[in-house]
Amino acid sequence: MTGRRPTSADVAREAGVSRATVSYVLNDAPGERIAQPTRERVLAAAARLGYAPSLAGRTLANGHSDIVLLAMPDVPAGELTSRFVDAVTRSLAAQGLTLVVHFDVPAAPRLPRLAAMLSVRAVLSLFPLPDADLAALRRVGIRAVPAGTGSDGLATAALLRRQGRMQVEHLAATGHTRLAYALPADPRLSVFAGPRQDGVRQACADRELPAPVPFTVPDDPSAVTAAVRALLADAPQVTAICAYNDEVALAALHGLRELAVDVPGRIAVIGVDGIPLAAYSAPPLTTIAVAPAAAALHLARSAVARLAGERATPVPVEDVLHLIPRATT
Amino acid sequence: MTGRRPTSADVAREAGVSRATVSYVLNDAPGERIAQPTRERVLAAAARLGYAPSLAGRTLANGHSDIVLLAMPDVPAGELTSRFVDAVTRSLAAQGLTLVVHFDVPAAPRLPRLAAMLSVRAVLSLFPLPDADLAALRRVGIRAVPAGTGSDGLATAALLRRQGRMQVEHLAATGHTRLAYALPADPRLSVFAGPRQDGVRQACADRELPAPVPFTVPDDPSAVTAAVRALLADAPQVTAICAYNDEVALAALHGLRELAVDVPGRIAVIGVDGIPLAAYSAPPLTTIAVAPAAAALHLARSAVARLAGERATPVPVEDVLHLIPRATT
DNA sequence: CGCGCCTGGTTACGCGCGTAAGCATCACTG
DNA sequence: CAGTGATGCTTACGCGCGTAACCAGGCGCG
Repeated sequence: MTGRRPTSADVAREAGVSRATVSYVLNDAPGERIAQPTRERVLAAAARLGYAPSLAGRTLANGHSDIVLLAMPDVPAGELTSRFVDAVTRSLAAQGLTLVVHFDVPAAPRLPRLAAMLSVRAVLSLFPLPDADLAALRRVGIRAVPAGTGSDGLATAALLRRQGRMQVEHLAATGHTRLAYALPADPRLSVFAGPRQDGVRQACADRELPAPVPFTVPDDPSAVTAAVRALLADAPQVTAICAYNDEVALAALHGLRELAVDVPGRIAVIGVDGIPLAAYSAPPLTTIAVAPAAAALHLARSAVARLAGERATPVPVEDVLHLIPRATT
Repeated sequence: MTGRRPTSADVAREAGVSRATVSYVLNDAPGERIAQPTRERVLAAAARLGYAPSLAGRTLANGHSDIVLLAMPDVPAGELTSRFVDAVTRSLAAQGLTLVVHFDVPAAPRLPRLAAMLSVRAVLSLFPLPDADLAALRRVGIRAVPAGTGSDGLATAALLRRQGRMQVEHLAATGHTRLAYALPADPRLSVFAGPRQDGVRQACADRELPAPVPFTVPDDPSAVTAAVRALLADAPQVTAICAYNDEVALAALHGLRELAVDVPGRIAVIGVDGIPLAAYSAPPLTTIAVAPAAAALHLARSAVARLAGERATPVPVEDVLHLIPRATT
């Protein structure tokens, strides 16, 4: 009994109508011309057979699928990334769109090729796309929605810079003037780390504070303490550490604890992201929390608006970012 | 100049051959019957036009896509989950298969329907599927590869129980006899927490130790300390906590720290998962690390083997699980 | 020389679907 | 009662692709 899956033709036969009628009924055709009794016969037949339309057939006929491609830079997926992707997926699903994430890893097919293969409806990206990719997409008639650029979008780089600024604002308000900036070891994270560090630098410059001292936090736990010790020796005037994100902050915090450095008495620490575990460190970590659902909702709205040819409304920063003061500052 | 995307017909015209020839060349047809010069003309034309085959067309012609659906229970995505999914995706991609994850959230379309719409090649699942779903999939001729069941697969429940057993093994070896089991607050996690807790119970029973005392760790940081205090008051004989996973363990550890309880002197703590941040707690957390890449590789191999009609070889537990002793035990 | 056989292609069809265009039927009007 | 719309459905086509079936030509062989 391992039959094939039912097609709309099966439904048509079952309901005693033509295939076209089935299609009109199931798609709620705008110029509704099907009588109510017929409608019900078709719907009943479809339910009885467990009919589910083939997306392949529909895509071929329509010329495009309902897939939206999210272009992600090649970054190791962290807590926040997955929460964000999850939220975008849900927001788009509410519009009948399916999100597929494309990680720009060297081995993967290039973005325009994948977009063509999937007959995607649109391509979303957090950062401006390379001109070559944009041109390739335009050439095949695919809309690119660069959420990371322009004034109406959730300008990603600006948001990242804002996070850095907020870190400095909080530290400056509590009297710190000599800062260090803790960078992650993985070079692929520089797409995010760069703008955040820029925000910190700019905020320092605005306040006429000396530029923050950069230092890298190694991935290897046993090397972290040595890196922190080196920082304290090289830049003894530093009283606070801005970390790239909470994970880097927690690693640095561990190094400080190993060295029995008083936190926040001797050195204050602040992170970004607001991951759940930041509440459980010793001492609990002060951080700039990101509301991924709010950011994702906006990205999704922006995408839908652009697909409809409208302009999206800017997202208020307060909805997405806020300070969680805890015990490390 | 926003033309349509090139089709194989465009390539055929460009190369001066028929569309069938293009198809044979680009798919490396098994009964190779195309001359080398022609091959090269076709390949050159395809490259020149930037041709990418439409997956919709291919799916329709083949009768199925290259998509494999991974059925996930409705769990909040944690660190390990995303690492695992990532690893499965890569392993399957190496076989030319595309992984799509289906989260069984109440709002989503049901699994068999989605599988039909995508014309999937197979459905993977970490746990045995409901009989109704299995029947529905079989009826439409879709193979289900239940990696979570059977003796040749990566029997998920057995693996989870094994993790619990390993926690007890380590604690018993260091002299602990009265254990508590720390459960997550989110009820959806019970699909994972149940088997792990069972493993702990069984291991205790095997050693004729008293049954572990269960207690729930709240999601709200401010409520954690009270929960831990209640545990210590209600079950003062307990000397060690097995936690559902590292996040729960770190939360419990935070509660113990707040109460100034000596760890591991008065209470030992052990987690599961081996997330990076477990190395940075105070004190650093002992845990049963899971190698998601190894598990994923096996799951992917198992899936591919079953698609080819073979049986998969069992995965050695040592490849997937190992103890990381740190300072909390 | 006629036959079969390999080589290197081509032509023809169908996969499941959306939809434009066609075609009965019937109510209503001048 | 012929003419005119609406109403309710069907027929016909094409989307891009894989592939079975077919066919032209060259070559060895009895």
